[in-house]
Amino acid sequence: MFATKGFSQTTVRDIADAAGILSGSLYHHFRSKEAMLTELLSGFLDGLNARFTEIVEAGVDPQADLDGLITESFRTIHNERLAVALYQNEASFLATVEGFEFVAERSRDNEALWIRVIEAGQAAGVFQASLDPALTYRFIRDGVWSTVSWYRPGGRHTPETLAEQYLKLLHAGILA
Amino acid sequence: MFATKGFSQTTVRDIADAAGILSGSLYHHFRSKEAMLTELLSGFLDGLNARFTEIVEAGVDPQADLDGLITESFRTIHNERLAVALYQNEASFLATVEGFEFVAERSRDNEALWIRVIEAGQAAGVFQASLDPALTYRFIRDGVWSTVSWYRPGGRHTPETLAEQYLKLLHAGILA
Amino acid sequence: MFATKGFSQTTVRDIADAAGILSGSLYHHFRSKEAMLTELLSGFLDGLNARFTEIVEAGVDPQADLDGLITESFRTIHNERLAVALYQNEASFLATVEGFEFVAERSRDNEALWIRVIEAGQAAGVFQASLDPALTYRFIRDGVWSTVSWYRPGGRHTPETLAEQYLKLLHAGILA
Amino acid sequence: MFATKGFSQTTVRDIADAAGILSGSLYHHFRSKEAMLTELLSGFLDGLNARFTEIVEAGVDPQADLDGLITESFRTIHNERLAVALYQNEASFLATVEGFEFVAERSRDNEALWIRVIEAGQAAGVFQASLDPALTYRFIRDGVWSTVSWYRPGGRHTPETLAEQYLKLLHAGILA
DNA sequence: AATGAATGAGAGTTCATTCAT
DNA sequence: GATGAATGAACTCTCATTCAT
Repeated sequence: MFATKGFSQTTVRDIADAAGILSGSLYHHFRSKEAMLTELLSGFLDGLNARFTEIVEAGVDPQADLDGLITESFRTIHNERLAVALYQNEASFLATVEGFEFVAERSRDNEALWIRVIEAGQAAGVFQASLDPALTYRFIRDGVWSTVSWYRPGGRHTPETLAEQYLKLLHAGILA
Repeated sequence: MFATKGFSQTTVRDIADAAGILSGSLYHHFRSKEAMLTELLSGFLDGLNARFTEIVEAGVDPQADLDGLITESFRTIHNERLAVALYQNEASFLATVEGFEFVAERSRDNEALWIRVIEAGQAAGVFQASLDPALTYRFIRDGVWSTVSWYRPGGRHTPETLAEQYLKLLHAGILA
Repeated sequence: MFATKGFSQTTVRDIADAAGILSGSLYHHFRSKEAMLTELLSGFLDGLNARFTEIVEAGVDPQADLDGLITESFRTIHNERLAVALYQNEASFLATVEGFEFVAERSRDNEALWIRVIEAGQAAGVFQASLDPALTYRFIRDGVWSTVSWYRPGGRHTPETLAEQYLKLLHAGILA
Repeated sequence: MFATKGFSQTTVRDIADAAGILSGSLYHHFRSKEAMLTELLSGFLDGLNARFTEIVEAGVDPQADLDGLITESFRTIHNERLAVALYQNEASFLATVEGFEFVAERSRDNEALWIRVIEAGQAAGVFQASLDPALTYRFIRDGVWSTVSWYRPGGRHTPETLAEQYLKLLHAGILA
């Protein structure tokens, strides 16, 4: 519900109704509405960071690593669509909220990891040296992760077709 | 304020305080909080669509058109940053809200316009034929417009450097 | 906890936490929160009335009786400080609560007992006849029992020094 | 209502009902329930301190000053009975509450003022030198101010008869 | 004797909106 | 064009209490 309607548009009563209990009863399980958000986000971010780290640590060459990160991103959009949407929608709002520092921290970790891969590729001569690594990371990140706003499982695309199309565009560019 | 804090996180009192009047007095100028949003968004979308249409109508060849649309997008992010951020943040929420159908309509118009340009490029043999036009449009759109979430005027980048870097990546791809 | 934080400011959970069990488990030992209060207060009031009665029944002359009642009051403040504080804080609130009629009854018993001593002293010519007995009782009672709000065992005073100072003031007055 | 039922036992809805408006409307006049308490208490304490200070500054001799302070206290109990009761009931609870430091401060000011008068009387030889001034102050204060818990205007006593009886007891003591 | 999940009522507070002045 | 008082609904959260286990 947080992903669909937004955190602050979702009421505790909405959640309790969906759970089939009274709103007060939720407080037996969570200390606050924010605590529910924390549990959702930290679980998601922990898993994502672990998978990203594993890809890079087991990596062979920068291009395979970057392709792996991108493919894993599309898979995550498929497997944890609502968590991704939640993160996309609320991350900027949470940046300033006390108790949610871990969100910005995890984002910074991710950014550093991706940029290292891009720089390694440039150093190895496999990625164009004239591209700004930080900028390139952001263009890729946004192009990939924004997919969550329109992707629907069971629709025209699968994580694999998305990754294939995106990588084709990214690798060789749009020009014939 | 809608762009910065979000529409529903911004109270009518916040706006009135910033305007130096009392909240009730705002209703002399706007029929509702939503009417303020409508005015902001429709002005922004009208201007944007007009500029996009002009680019394509005055267009020479598909590549120049696409580059023009992208460059104009970065300029708009610079010139109307808050309106763009507002649109990015609230568009999906507004899709279902009565009275805001015009937002989705304008978005569809834009999408059709961009996709026509891409398809024209493929037909002319200048864009890769194996790319899905709709998918390519979304990857580009998201990569470009998400810039608004981190771009700050006066920072390391200008609309021109952003466009130059993005077009370099888009034209030739990341591979050396 | 009732004495320190007040009855209605103390939650059943507070009490259960302090007891190292869960709040629901308290209801195995007490039928309600009020039942805990009853147990505390009735035990305290029973003991106090018994000691007061004993003093007066074993009494020799009115002055010794009054001094004895006052000294016993200071001792009770020392020995059962929290119970006294609880009684002082909650008595007026409880006056109207169903099931707590015993509190007002015990207070009335006490009042009658003290006033009898004062009137006996006036009849015997040992206490000033021009003093209103009921009023004098209340002035004494409040001066003595309010001590509980600031008295701390182990501090500058003992029940004995308090009684000595108070009796000096009461016996001869403030004027030199 | 705060005086009668206690601050935390009084609900915002109780107050609004008594005022003939809805509970939310109260927040147009007060920022919070605590703000109502602040307004009541600070007004009361400011006035009381001003009157006490005036009595001592205009004073001739210590006995007249002390009598004046006591008489003024009984008058205040008569004139501002509910404010006095509120202060008596809530002062100790408020001692620890953020934003209510002014209550403890005013109390300390009062205490210092009364004790100075008592010490001046002892120095002048008009008050018994063997009495502990701080202790004597507290016995008097509690005897006098606790009156509020049972005094009812229009009843058997007036502020003047109360003061007369109390001063008779205080001046010469209970012994004949 | 204790757990832990749930209840249901009610708490303080927020806020878009209305409207007589 | 603005005020300021009020509305009414909804919000998050608290808490004494119940009860099957």
